[in-house]
Amino acid sequence: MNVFKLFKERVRALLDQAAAAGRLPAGLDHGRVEVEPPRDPTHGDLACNAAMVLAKAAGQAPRALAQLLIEGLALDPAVESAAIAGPGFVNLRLKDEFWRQRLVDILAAGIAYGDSDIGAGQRVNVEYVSANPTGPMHVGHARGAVVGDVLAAVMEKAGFAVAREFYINDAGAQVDTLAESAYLRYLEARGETIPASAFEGLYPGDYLKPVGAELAKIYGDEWRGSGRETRLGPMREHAVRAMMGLIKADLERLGVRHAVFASERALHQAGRVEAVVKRLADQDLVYTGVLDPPKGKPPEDWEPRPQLLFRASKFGDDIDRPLKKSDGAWTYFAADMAYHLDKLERGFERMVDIWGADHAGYVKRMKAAVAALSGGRAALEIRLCQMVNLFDRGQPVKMSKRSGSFVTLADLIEEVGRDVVRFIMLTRKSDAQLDFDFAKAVEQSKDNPVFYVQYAHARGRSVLRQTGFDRERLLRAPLGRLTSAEEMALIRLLAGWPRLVEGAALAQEPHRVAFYLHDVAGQFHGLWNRGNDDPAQRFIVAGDDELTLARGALVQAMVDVVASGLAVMGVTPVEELR
RNA sequence: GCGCCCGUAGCUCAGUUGGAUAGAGCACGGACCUUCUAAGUCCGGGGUCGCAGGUUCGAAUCCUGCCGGGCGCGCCA
Repeated sequence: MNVFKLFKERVRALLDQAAAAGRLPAGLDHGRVEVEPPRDPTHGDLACNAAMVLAKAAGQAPRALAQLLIEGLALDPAVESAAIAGPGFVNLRLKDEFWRQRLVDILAAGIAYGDSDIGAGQRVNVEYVSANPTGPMHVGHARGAVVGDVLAAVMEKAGFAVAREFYINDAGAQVDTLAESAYLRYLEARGETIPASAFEGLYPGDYLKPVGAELAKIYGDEWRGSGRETRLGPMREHAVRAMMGLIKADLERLGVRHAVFASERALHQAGRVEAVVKRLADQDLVYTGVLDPPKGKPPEDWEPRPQLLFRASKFGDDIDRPLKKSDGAWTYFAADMAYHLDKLERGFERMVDIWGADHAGYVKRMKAAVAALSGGRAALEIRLCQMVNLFDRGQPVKMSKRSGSFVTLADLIEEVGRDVVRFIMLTRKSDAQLDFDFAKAVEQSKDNPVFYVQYAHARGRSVLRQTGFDRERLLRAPLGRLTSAEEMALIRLLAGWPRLVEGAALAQEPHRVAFYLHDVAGQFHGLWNRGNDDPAQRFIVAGDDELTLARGALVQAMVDVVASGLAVMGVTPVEELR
């Protein structure tokens, strides 16, 4: 149960009653009415802005309207007190008993606590990772993978029907370069000596050596001395399949699973790119024209050239965008339009793409394309992930793609573990740069958020193991024994989990889950520390089984909420710390 | 030159889609402590939310213009 939503409904019901009784004009728009936790907890548990938002339309002073509301709210059995404050806030304090009952909700639901139906089963397509199949995944890919995966999970928890997709960029010049690189490794496997200089402009990484060996095993000398055009197809096919194998293994290591892997090449082969361009042409959204040169940049090799363009500027983009390259091949953009049309045709009217920040320049044109292709019905959201900067004990880790010395995702997971990688990737909002320090990420200290949250879970589990309470018994705990301000604060925080899930899903901000769990852990550790000073405040109180049982219920609820949040993040909750 | 993102305490960052007196951790200053699971704990100082206008009951949040940083800018994906 989302407590805040519950009271928003109650406020709306009161407004409707008042309207029916003639005390308010009929048909007031309740759209901006909100019930939120007040920033300052001394103001109460809930704050409602209805009186201020509706004052003008209702033709009444905010405080008069607020008075009307608190008269009704005061009759609510869950309400301890209702008061007008400031410019017309309605502040509610709920009875402790009401809050304690939320522990029963949590214990009954367990890890499913926080599940919501706010998504109403709406189908959402989340496309993420979508790395070029030219090598193993590196650290930069990991952030998009985790952000996409956890966004998908939190939206599922909020009641959306989520499809997780990976778009394979297996067409274009880069996979041709891959094919030629694999060919050299093939020659090498047949005994030829290939100088390092031969890899100029190609992919020099060792990871293609097994592909060369495999090709040699299958084909023997068949392709030696062949022309580029004849060998390109088979080389490419093998190399791409092998690279997708590497990428899928990396995703598996990271615990990321996509339901659909969509191939760009398959779209080309099925004529889907021509089809999408024709569809736009039929709407008079395609023409042949000449773009202005980019301003401010010395246009050395720039020459005016007529090309096939999409009228992106009609849909909010700055300029129209090319669909064909000078060699007559379709641009990446044209194929990506075909892909997004494919998603639309599969019934997705809500789509999210997770991209690296270096693709920011493509956001407007892709949104323009979706607007054009869907007639404005479908929504495409694009979340950009900023760079990850690697550090080791505060020193930057140098990465160079050219020398092949970049840190792979597999290396990173080997070093710190999957759970740490996933958690740390969510310790910043995705559009801010993230510093990832190897050493700090595995440190057992308060400064390490992964440890801090896991430690709260482990401490909670330790208490529960010692007491041996099972869930049935905890559900019948005498919760009235929970009375301290700190215990009540933890309960309120835990009861905020459903609201957090909904907010993170709607705002598409998975990092909020990590920050929330950090707050819960902090509140719990604070409670624990009080027990260090005062044995009467420990969770296990010798000689008072009822109190121990009640506190056990609180601990179990904390454990459930943390486990629920970690499940969304794809991080394993630990029973104990080594 | 244009577009996008960012600018919040000395540092690293949150800020619940516009709420009340802007928060946390680190660092700093002071006091305490030796453990039900092992990160020590508690208290304190610290701010023109880049700058200037605007919108309204109310702005860190929305709009406009500047300043500063990052990324991108036809024939890469």
